[in-house]
Amino acid sequence: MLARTAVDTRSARRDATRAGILEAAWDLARRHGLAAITLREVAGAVGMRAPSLYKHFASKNAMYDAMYAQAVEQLSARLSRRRQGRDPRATLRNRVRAFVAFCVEDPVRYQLMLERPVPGFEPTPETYRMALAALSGTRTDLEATGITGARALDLMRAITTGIVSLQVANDPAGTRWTRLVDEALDMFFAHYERAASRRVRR
Amino acid sequence: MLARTAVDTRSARRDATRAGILEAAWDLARRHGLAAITLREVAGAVGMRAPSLYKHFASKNAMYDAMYAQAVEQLSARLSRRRQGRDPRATLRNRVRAFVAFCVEDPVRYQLMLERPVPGFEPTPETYRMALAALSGTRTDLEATGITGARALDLMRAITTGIVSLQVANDPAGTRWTRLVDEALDMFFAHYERAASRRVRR
DNA sequence: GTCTATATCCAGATAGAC
DNA sequence: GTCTATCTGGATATAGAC
Repeated sequence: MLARTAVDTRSARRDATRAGILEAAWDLARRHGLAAITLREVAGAVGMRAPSLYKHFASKNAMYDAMYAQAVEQLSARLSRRRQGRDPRATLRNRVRAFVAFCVEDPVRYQLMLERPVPGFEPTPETYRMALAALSGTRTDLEATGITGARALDLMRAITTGIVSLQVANDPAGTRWTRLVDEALDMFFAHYERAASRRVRR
Repeated sequence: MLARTAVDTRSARRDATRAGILEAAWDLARRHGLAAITLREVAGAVGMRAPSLYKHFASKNAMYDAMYAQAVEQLSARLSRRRQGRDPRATLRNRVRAFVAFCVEDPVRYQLMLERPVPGFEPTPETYRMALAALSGTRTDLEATGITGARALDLMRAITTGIVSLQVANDPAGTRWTRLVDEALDMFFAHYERAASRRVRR
């Protein structure tokens, strides 16, 4: 029992160190850009030297991959916590709002997860699969509104992506584009209502 | 007269060298990414050594700025050549189609102009002003359709940007998102028709 | 598991001969 | 206006002492 406790303590310490390193990496990435962080800086920020990081991450890219996994996990948690609305449209609205808010509140995290901001880095297949799984619920929520088909999903993704990327790029501290989310969804729903009523009339 | 001709020839040669350097830089950027090009590679591609480039560009960033200026000039030329349609909506449609096609046909050029793909590089204020001017015609074309206001323009930009960025990132050789342009514009126009008819009814 | 020292590599930029 | 040689700096990563 005593031995078991000692082991747990050691491994908890290790995990804490690892978490501290990642936190420092995120902090530097937010200040200087994802591609600009160096192992020296990251190590310095947690009171270590660069070579010591190799006891915690096999390489710099392994560190990026761990950051990527954190981002995916946070997104996944956020989206699964999204409120059910009083009808399927409201539920979808909540999901889109949650996604947009998540992206905008930490642009660097958004970039790491959904753009390719670090030359030479790609997430490992497992972490990438986690990301796809986190996003797959959107299709379900969309289909629950009665809107089906790949085109509709692609169009909705385009609207969402456009809002997020313009917001992050041109007005990171404001709401110039994010405040358009509800209007954009109204527009989107109305478009498919018209399509449906055209089909009925025929 | 003879002296004048000699000078012209020399300066034409210089311009040709400069153009060749930029062409090589674009080529390498398309193959390895904008941020990954090095002066040694660029020089090698035109049969020179790296230091010689400094006779043509004051720095690496100056070279990026020249590339940026070329991209803006090409976009400007393309958009000013866009067809007038039979009505303002058709004209706007043509502009959006032209813009999307321009972005997709050379993703690297699009990235340099509208994203921030090179850490540490920003266009000089003059070149950036050129870019804004090239894009300003969109507002005019939109207002000609009777749709006014900053929100409408922002929403249209979001749709366009979303289509382009998803297309470039996820299906660079295909048309998965670009083929949605017309449907997206139908949706957009219908949205503002409804808004207008609501106003009339009141 | 942290350190110092170092290997290895490659970048942008400059000096000065021709 | 091109070259060779070099400066200066910084990166990831490894070796081995403690």
